[in-house]
Amino acid sequence: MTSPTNKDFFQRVYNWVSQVPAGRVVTYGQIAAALGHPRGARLVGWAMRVCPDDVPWHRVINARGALSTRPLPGGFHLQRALLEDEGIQFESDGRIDLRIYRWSEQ
DNA sequence: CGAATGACCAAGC
DNA sequence: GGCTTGGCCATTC
Repeated sequence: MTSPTNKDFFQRVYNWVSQVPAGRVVTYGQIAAALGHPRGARLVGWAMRVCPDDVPWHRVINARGALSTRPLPGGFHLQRALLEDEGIQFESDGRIDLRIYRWSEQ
């Protein structure tokens, strides 16, 4: 497409998130920066909001290591369950230690 | 086209 | 240490 501002960015986000291995998490800003949008963390939020079922959206968290699943009712609990099932341990604050679980591309 | 919105982030109070 | 403000960029009305 001659228009780069198409859903191609969304598709790229899904592809990028899909390559995240289990037991690892990534932040919105990290994804945006990896795709060429260092300030487009919100765009990733949009992409996640319309994310297809084949995308491990539960591995996407905010820069504070906490879950941001706001629109999904009970999604918070679901995401935490999925992450714990992958071997990720939550802190007392309900947050994740990004120092350990934050995954970087290659 | 302009204004409002959003699963964000960083800085300020 | 928790709440508020501004900025960022694409989508939607």
